[in-house]
Amino acid sequence: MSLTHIQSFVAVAEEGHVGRAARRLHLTQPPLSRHILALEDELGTRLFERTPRGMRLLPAGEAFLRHARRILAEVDAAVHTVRGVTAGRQGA
Amino acid sequence: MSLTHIQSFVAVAEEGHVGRAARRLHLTQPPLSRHILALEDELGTRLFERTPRGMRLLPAGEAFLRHARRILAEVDAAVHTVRGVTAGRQGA
DNA sequence: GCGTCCAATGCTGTCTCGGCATCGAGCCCA
DNA sequence: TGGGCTCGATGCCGAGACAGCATTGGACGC
Repeated sequence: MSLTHIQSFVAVAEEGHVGRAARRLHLTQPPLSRHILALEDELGTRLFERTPRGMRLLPAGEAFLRHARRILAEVDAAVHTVRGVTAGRQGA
Repeated sequence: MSLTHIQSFVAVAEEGHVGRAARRLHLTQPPLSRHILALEDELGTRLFERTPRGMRLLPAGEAFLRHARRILAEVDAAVHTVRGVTAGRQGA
């Protein structure tokens, strides 16, 4: 599990297409597809339903999405907090 | 920035020694040291003060530590939630 | 001053990972 | 019903990342 995988997951969840998410992340479709497969493998569950039109979130995927967004937001907050402290303010 | 780096940071912060943290993470000292340096480089600030006895957290490091723990906890929660959903319950 | 303990760094082999090309499945339309 | 289109999945390969070994450099204690 890596932050990259989590970012990929969120992008695919929001776009509903691997290819489109890939473009958004400045990546190509194959690695994106593998990120999702790796995540599903690690979690032991399918997160998406593969349809002929793209990817649709399964319940497990929806649950994971909520956490994924929180993780990415927390990472973002961490960076900003440290930058804030460095700039001279205590922003914890 | 990766979850591995964050885990390394937390371990070093808690142990106060790179070498000891390395043992705890089943790693050797050099990569651990590089994780911290990479993190500091990415954040643009020193997170630790290097003393002859080991590593002591600087204010920026303490601030980052709080976020780091939350990130790791959230990742853990995500895994457990998905496993819970998969097991048949909605545990979001 | 010498030995010890710490983190940092040079180097190398391996393994990961992204991209290209291609495949396989499912749908639409003629 | 068959050809083309649109998906995601997979085989393969080359570049880059990364861990470990060996060593360095600095600070303290005796």
